[in-house]
Amino acid sequence: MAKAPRRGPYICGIDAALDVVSGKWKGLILWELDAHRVRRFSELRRGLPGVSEKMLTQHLREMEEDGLVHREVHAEVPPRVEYSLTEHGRTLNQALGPLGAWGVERIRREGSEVVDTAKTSH
Amino acid sequence: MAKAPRRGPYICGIDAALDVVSGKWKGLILWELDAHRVRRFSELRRGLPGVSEKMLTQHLREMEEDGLVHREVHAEVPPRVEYSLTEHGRTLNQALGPLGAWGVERIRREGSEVVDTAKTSH
DNA sequence: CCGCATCCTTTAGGATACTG
DNA sequence: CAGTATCCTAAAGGATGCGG
Repeated sequence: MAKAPRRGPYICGIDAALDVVSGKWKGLILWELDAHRVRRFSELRRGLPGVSEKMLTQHLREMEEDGLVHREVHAEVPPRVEYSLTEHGRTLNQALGPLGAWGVERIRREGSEVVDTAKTSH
Repeated sequence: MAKAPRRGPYICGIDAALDVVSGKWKGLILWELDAHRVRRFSELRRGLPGVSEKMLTQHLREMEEDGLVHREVHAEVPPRVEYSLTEHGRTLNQALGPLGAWGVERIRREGSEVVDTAKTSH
């Protein structure tokens, strides 16, 4: 399988941080894992309406490689795989707090549509 | 000219904020304009080593449309165009602070290469 | 000086089918 | 259940040339 396009040399911290979070569902994955502490693959899938299996797997693999997510495989039948945040994943999520608040303000300002109104805190 | 792929309905604040910042040079543009208050097109170009004219123009137009950047054209010969941050642009930059700090830590952790070592504060 | 237009390559993301 | 593998489209980004 082709490797992730690889994280290049960075111009600044924002650059390095954005590289790790950009990806259509990564912010949500971070949020889901932060809220529930531990989540299985299928639970994450249900929590991210519209995500494809391929993208979910791909994002999780990249986030694991970036040291944000811990992946634990339980050798059972049927298989059970649990995902959780590492310490770096948690601190990243904290660092995203102000940005999320700014985004909420932006949505409010221009009355953009929001898909999932159940998640009001971010 | 084709319009920007348009900012869709958002899932959360992070989503809405990332939509506005993702773009290879937008973080840097924000930083440059915040540091210098006002910058001409050619000055920005020099401040972003490697950017193409096309991308710089495109990013600036999108950021203008997103209400982050103010564009002021002076009717002179040769022409002079000055860019600066709007209030929203400044608050966004503030919200990016913690993320930038996290990114700096990440770079330090894994000893990634950094292109421009002159800009140490972000 | 500050662009816009055009063409091209690369990457992200989605659809679908199959497997241990 | 938790994935792979393959194919495909679309969006981002880059190179180059022209113009007020």
